[in-house]
Amino acid sequence: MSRFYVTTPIYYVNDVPHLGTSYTTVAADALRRVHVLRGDDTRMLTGTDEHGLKIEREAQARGVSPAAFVKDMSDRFEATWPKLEVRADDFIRTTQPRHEERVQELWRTIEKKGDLYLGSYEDWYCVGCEEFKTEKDLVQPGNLCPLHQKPVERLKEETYFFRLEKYQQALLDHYEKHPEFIQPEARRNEVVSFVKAGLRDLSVSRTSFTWGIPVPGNPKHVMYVWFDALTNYWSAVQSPDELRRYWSSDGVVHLVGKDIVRFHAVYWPAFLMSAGLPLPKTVYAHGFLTFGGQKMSKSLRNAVDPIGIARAFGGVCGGDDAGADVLRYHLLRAIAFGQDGDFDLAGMVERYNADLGKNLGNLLARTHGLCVKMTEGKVPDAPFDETVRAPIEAERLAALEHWKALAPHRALEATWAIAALANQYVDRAAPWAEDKKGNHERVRVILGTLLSILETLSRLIWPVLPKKSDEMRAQLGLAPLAPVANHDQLAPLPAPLTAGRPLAPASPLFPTIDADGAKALVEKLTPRVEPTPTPTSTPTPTSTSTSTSTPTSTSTSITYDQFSAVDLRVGIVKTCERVPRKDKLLRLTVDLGEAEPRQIVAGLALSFQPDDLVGRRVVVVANLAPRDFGKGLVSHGMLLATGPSETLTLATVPDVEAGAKLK
RNA sequence: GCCGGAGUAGCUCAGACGGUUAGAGCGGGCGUUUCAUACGCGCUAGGUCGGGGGUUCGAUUCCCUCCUCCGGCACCA
Repeated sequence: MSRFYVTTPIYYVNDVPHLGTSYTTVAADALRRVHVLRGDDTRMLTGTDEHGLKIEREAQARGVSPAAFVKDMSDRFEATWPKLEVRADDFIRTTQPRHEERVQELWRTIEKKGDLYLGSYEDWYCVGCEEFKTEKDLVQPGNLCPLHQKPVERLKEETYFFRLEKYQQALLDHYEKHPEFIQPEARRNEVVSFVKAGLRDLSVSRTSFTWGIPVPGNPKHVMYVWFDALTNYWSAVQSPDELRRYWSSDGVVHLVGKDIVRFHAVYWPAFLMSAGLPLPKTVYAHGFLTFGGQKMSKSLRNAVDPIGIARAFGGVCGGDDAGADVLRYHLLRAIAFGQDGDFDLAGMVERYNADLGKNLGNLLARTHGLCVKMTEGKVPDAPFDETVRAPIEAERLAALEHWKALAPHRALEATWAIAALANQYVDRAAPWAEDKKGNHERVRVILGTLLSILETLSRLIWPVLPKKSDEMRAQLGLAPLAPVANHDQLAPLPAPLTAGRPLAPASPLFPTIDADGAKALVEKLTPRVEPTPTPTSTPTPTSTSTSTSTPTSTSTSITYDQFSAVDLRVGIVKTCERVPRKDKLLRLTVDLGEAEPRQIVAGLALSFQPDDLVGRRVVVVANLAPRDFGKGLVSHGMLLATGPSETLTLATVPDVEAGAKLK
């Protein structure tokens, strides 16, 4: 028996469960089910990440305590997953004592090892990211965080550092020795080159807020969110017995989104190495979803409700549970795990009709009907037809291999190949014709064989479509599957069937959705999202709560004198061209009413074609110190603009002559 | 710009250590059976395997180069 411990990321409670998090969680659950059905010692963990400055402020903005706020949000996650037929073995919250104690234990262990030291850190800090940004990360003008498009704050604080640099070589060695540690390969390459480029020690504590786990022996500090959060995978494994069973490096699989690979594949293993603990076997990064071809913006994420989708499909095929099955199937079948993919509603209906309804559902229905007519609605007493064994076994084994390789889409493809083989078999064997000829023994063989294949299919689909598996088995006169330790229930054909056992009355597993129904369904589920204005002007709960000045920051007000020292002038762009080898940069010459136009280099190239800018009026910071971009390319000033670098809007003042001063 | 990944039938993708007519699923078209949820089965897609060059008896598969897309890094006074 092998062991298998699969985790999802713990989800940050600032967000709600959406299609993306559902995808990860459903995938984890499907993997869990495969292993548990094979009799493996299996465990799945999900949970919520609840600390950090952002949460502290969010709670404050809503006038509730952080604890109450996170409880409420965490409950929403915990309540969502069962509705998608996810049966995690454990749900961890980073505010639970069991977690806090173990994180502190890990901290002490690493400290004892000498890998933590006290230093100080001053830099720009983005509340949204919970992260210091170096100057070069910021979007100008305005010192904006590139992700959140909000001004960062200047923070200086005492902080503990983790000696990450020390583990650079050990990490590289580990990647080398264990190619399966980071998957897919493209992500692995990225991480390797990131680490090769050099690691710096990592700041792992904060003094600027209190909503976090206190550092042992120095309660002025709370732990940096990633030290806290990553440790959940280990802290959830509580007893010595569980630790021995699940934290054993050969069975631990972390499923993560591709955006957080680095934390899981660099920081986390370094912490574990320092603490002398086993490393996980695999960090698997899946891709991102688009929805109907659209990028999942925050508003779209909120508007697309996975439970709503499940419910809508449940409406046509037998309840919310069944709808969850359909959603699970589509997520895992339509999107190549590890690659970005598109979630398309019309495609989902198509797949539902084709794969689920026609290939599988109809196979069950026709077999069932034949049995009612020809074997008195009972499982016939007849041997398995050996002629079909080999191709089906090949697909069954392929499916198992693909599950093992973390490729659910391929596993399902192979599973459905079995249904296709069975459909071919009925057609060729034509039991209805044999029946007419009076070959009743042959009919019994054919139908017994089909029932056996269907029984096997009911097992193979269980990890993804648990409710439909139950329903299918009920129609076959079988009990729902229940995992048994050390007992492989995805075993070879023929499936064990009791001759003479009656089948239950049947109704279509997946009633066909006709064109009108499909249209209505798609219409109903397509979210009405306001056409996204410029991202900076979409106020979210977070941005409203954090955009104002804050007591902990050392920023933002300046004196009038300081302001008047800034020489803002209107300029007219005379020439504009791309800067070779710099994707974001444009080189412009701007008329400021001076003798000669000025040369200004600006990061506008993602938003503007050079020609678009010629002749435009712009606002220029005229007395900024010149900046050298190398090779004699010097910028004498800066253009004012707003927005993310892909969709900048230039500040302008209409109908004013070049050189006019702004105040 | 650097480093990865990818560009193959309408769509989603397989595949090829170089070699008979380049594959699957879905959709489309044609045919056919009647047990079944008008379902299944069979046939069908005339695709320059992104462009160009090279190596070779022979390349879509190897090498070079260019283009496009996606990521990571850099650049953003």
